[in-house]
Amino acid sequence: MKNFHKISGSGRSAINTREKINNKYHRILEAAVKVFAEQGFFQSTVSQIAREAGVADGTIYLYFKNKEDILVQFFSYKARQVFARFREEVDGADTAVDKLRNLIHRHLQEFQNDRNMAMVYRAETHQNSRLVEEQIKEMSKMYLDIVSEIVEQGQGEGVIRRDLYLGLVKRFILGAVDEVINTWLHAGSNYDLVTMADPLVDLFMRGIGHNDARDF
Amino acid sequence: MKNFHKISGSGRSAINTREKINNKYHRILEAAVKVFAEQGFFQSTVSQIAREAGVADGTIYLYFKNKEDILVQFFSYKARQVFARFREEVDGADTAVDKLRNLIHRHLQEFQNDRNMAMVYRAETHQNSRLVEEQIKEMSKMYLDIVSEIVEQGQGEGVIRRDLYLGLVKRFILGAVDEVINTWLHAGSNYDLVTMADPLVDLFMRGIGHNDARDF
Amino acid sequence: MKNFHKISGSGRSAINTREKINNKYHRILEAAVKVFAEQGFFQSTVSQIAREAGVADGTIYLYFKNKEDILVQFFSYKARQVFARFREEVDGADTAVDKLRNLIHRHLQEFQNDRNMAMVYRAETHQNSRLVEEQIKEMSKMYLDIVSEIVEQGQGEGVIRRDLYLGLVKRFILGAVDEVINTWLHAGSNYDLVTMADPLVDLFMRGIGHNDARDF
Amino acid sequence: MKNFHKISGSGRSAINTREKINNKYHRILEAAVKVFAEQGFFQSTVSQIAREAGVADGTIYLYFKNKEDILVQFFSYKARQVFARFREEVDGADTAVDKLRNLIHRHLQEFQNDRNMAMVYRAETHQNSRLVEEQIKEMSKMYLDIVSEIVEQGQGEGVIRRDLYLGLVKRFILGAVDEVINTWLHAGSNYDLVTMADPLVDLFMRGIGHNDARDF
DNA sequence: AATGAATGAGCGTTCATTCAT
DNA sequence: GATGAATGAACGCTCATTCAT
Repeated sequence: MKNFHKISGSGRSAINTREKINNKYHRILEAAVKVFAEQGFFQSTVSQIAREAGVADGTIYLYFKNKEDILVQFFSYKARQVFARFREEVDGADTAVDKLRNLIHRHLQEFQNDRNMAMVYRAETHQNSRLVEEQIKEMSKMYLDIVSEIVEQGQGEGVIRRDLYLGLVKRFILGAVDEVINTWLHAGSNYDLVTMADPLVDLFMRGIGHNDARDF
Repeated sequence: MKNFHKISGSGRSAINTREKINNKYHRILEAAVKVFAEQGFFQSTVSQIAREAGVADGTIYLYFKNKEDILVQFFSYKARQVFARFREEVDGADTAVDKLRNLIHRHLQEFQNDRNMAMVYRAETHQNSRLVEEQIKEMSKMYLDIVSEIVEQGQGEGVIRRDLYLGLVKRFILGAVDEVINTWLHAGSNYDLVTMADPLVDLFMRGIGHNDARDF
Repeated sequence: MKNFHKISGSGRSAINTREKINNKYHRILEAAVKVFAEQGFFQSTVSQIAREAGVADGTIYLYFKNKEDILVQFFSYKARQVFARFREEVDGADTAVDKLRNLIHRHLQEFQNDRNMAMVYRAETHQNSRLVEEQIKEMSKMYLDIVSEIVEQGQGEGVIRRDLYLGLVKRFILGAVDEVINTWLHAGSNYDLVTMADPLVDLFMRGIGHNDARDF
Repeated sequence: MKNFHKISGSGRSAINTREKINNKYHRILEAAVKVFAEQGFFQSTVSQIAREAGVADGTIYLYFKNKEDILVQFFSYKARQVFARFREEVDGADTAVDKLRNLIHRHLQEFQNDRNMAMVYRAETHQNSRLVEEQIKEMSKMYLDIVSEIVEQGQGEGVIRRDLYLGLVKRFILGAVDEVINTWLHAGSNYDLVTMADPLVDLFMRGIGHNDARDF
């Protein structure tokens, strides 16, 4: 398998070649993600992907081992990239609350920017028989670890309660964000998802209860 | 398609017949849900379901119009039943907080009791091309409406903040619960899910922030 | 995999069922052998076999695991049967020469009776990458062992030379017979193959040299 | 199709060009025969041949019309060459028996020297649907004619019986030699094939029967 | 001449569905 | 009602061949 993402050579023709290859590789990947987003992995056919990408069926197999490999590549390359950016975003803030806000903001932003990715990601993470078990576990862990760090930092800063079960808090946050995205996807993605970031952080921090009535 | 749940006749033999039929109907339904839970809808074959149910392949088609119809029946009968119980549970409490606690408790309880249902429900609600669009919308609405009612009651009682975007709060709660279940499913379901109910309600009400530091 | 050759049941309907199954199994097998004989294994398509057998493509897979399995079944059932008969034939004679004559006679007879089998057998035993390595080895050994026995008996009887390399003699005989069949197959099978038996035995026993000039 | 074996031009560069071309032509041919020998014609891919020859897939089509043409060229060039040498060998002896001995010796020698050729030859001559019908017929005839000549000469010399069916004798000899080669190929070619020549000739001339007991 | 990416026809195989028994 | 053998449409994938570079 060729690594299409290495930067190799510097002459004009080398660049052209690499770009052309990248183009086709990415064209197929994007086409596949679009088709998967619309119909789900199992109901998508290789022919549909080829048609969407504007290539012949056989061409798919020059870039991908098989149909499943497209999904694998998507997760190990595209989606992973997105998740990597989350960390940058978090590192660009100082306080725990700012970090959390940045994380969620960026999360919503990225998923809004690439709706197809969002749909495929959502479907695949909730599949019963996961085709990309490993990658998803990894990405999920990456996300949850970031949240853990933030929470722990916040506890050090004194802005986050210490009487929390961290394992639950992580899911509490990820789940809420995912569901907000899920709703947006199902609503037809016709509103600005990112505006949900601040209200969400507010809910995470303060909950829905009244200040004065803290004895549930 | 016959409706096997109408009560028809009243003589002994009629009852026997109906029960035998129901037996087979339910056996197939349970078998299907088990198979779907293990492999996902598209990777499950009708033969596998038949084998699991102990009937011939053709028998499936006496009770279900086609493979997809099994899923439809599952949602319109089995899962719907579960969701109907949520309301009872909520109605059995007085205060908003008790209602919320009951709801979540029951939610976790039901999904813990029927892991296969939980898996199929989860997968289907996150599928890109939903085979059971309508039912899921309906059930989702049912759930979200209950939460809305609770929140509004809580606001009336003065225990829940009034400065909330209700649409977001509903997703915030549903999403967190779903993710907790999701985690449980993936962890192999080897711990008691229901114990998560109280900590979850606590998080919903108070958030993760410190009382004293309410200025994020 | 069902064993279609067990004798099971004795009621009329049981026999009918078994026969019908046998019919279809054998119809496919015969059709396949015919198609393989005409075009070779790799150039034959499953669709052609199905058409020749008068069944749907999918029906093939009710009786055979895959295309290759048809060949395997052919060898492990049909061809093996033929070779088993060789032994009976040999056992039905007393002297070594009679045994050899019977063997070759029967060999030519069987292959003449089933030209398709003859062609598939010939092609498969000379394939570079054998799909049925084991069976062929077994059948070949069976044949060569019979020849060995005959030769050894003949040596005991004093009618066969003792200064022979047995390993070579076996091939010498098998090869000559095979080539005679090969010629017959290529000539269009338009003459009586069996008449070659006696002249062949004569050649095996006396060679082509003159009695008087035994000093080559 | 160009004939690469014509001598064209006489300048230095023309020779170089021709040799380079010949080089590549032969490299591909040898590579193909090797691959065919290992996997059989239909299971070999053009890509495998190209890789084995160290050229690009497309290059094959500069020297051969298509995949089948490689086989045709192999027979019309390579194998034919071998068979042509048989005649020389036979012409180099005087008596019929010497001629036969030389023929068989050379036959075994050539096939031992080029095992790949031996395998492809064997497979192709026993294929049901012959891709190289004509060439094989021709080569086979060439061989059988030589044998015929030898036998007839031997009859003239009085060392070979006159009461023989020549058509059968030719197959008798060719078949035995082929089978000896066949055995050697399957045994892994780990012994000296040529040592079989003399024992074979002995068997052809004297048969396996006892001198004294010539009344079978 | 040489390359190898691209093509698309063609094949083996699966499986939802039907229907004769 | 119950069966399961039979069907054939549909799909993933391969690979001989072409052609722009």
